[in-house]
Amino acid sequence: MRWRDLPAGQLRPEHVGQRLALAGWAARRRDHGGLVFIDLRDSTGLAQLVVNPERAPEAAKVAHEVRNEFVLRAVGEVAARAPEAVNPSLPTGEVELQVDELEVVSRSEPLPFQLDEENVDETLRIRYRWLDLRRDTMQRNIRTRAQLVSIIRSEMEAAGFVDIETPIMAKQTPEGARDFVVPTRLQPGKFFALPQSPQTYKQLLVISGFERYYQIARCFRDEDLRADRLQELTQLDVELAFPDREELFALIERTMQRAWRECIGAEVETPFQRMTWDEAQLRYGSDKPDLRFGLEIHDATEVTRGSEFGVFANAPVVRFLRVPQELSRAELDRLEAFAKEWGAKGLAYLVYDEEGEVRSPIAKFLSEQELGAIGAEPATTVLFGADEPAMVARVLGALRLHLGRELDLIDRDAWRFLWVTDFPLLEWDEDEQRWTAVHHPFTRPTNETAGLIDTDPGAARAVAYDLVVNGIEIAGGSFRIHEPELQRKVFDKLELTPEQQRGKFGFLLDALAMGAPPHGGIASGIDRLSMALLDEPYIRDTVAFPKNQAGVDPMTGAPTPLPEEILRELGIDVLPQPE
RNA sequence: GGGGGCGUAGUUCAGUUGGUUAGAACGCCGGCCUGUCACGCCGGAGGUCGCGGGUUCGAGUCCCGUCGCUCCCGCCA
Repeated sequence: MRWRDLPAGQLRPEHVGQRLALAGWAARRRDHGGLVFIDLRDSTGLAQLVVNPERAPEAAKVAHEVRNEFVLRAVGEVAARAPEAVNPSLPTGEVELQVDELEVVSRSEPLPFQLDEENVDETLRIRYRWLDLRRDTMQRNIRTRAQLVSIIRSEMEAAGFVDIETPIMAKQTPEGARDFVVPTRLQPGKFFALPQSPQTYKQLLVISGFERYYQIARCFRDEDLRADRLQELTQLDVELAFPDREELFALIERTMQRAWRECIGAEVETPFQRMTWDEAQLRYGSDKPDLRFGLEIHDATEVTRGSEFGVFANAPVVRFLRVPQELSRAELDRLEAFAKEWGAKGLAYLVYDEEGEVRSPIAKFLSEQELGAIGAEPATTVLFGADEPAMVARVLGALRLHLGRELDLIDRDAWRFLWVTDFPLLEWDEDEQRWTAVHHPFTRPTNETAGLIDTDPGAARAVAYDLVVNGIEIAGGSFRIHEPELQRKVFDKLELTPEQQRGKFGFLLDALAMGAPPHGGIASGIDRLSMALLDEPYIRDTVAFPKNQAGVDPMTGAPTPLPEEILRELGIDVLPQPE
């Protein structure tokens, strides 16, 4: 007899009258009136076994020992249920297996948590991940993720992209996130770094003549985790020679459209909406706006220029949100505290009641002209940000998202894709007192603004773009610099000395100097893309074996200390750890 | 590095202004039940209330410290 004649969940009415074997996990056992009913589960569904002692006394004896999560194999005849016994709302359907032989293939201890329990402590779930993964939602997540990757591969290959692997043991990244490092016995005292992305390798591959490269690559960043952030992530990595932005966007749009259709049955329209980074900052206070609700930011800088309210008169910009509700004093206090957490000095407001009467500590300072320009309607609240543009965008952007959720303004059924384009090339780092790359140091400035790198670095724009869906960044990329001189100029601006440039990126500068075609690409985090696709709030639930928020694996206990002799062989001395 | 929340049975949770022997549901163990499917009924086992200290006649409850988990800020080119 074969191990499995039919998966448990595949039992169908057309099997009635057949004698066959089912295999799966016992999901539930119920004893009733001398009969034993067992729900047998596999990844495709549930089947019901009925064991009758009169028909199969040996099987009945076995059945009485069965508990949840035993692995069973049952042989018997498939019978239709009596019509009056069929309840269409029940999971086990219209047919059942009348068991003749029952075999316990594998026994189960009582489980540390129940599979149908919601909100189980995540440490427990990860520690016993093999159980957690049996749950329907996790099966769905992991299987949908696999389907997503399969669609991505098929679209990439249809478009002529070649899958090429790049090293996991690589060179330390000079900028960006902290690296995970790997020591090596053959070179004591020296370390590889795990790649934060295959960025330089993919550029080299295109320069090598693989004009269309892609990879589903593992990337590593030794930074703090979040609900939507992993240290070890998987990304679709794409690069091509002589890139055409329209073609690249269309490729990604096609792939997303297919993924949404085939994975979750959602139709999304292409081409996706586009918006420049500047516009996104101005209207939504974010570089990844959630367009499922309005609540846009408006500007009042000009009209408040000569305001009697000093905060407005002196602020570099004044912008505001029009909240479609008359907020209470207590709510406003909470919002002010929220705004301060995000860096605001305060939160000026105007509250208009049902009659349109204004209630506000600052209203008396504002002229008719100012109030008119703000243009509030009855039963609304206007919240102001007055500060440097970046701070105003940050605070009002955060408030917008916060209020969108609190006031339930978000259209939960919508999928709002958006390309954000024309990112700044450089930004000023206050802590380090120098310019840093917004995307990465190889990003190409736009032809129109390349000249500004010297004169007004903050105004230079990059040929860089992000794809956002419902406020989640799911892809990002850029065109790269293919001229050694321009690359050196950007490195100079980032205050890398010529020696550092040679030491860190000599190979790239050399490659650029030996006939590099124009090139560019995009990368998309598969984990976060899965999260968006599945509407799953926790990125760890899109990964089979994740680590917890402290970067620890509760299942294996990793990371662990190394024995002294191994450290010695590697030439590593570990500092005493604080208790 | 900083802030918020949580920590009570195997699991999910309740536990009042500090007051007898800390409860429920599910799970687990035993028994009953002739068609059950969140089965039902009867019985049972199961607790260092995260840990340490303090206040008090008395602490799951109040205070201090600490550990763990989680969410957020910083950080994440």
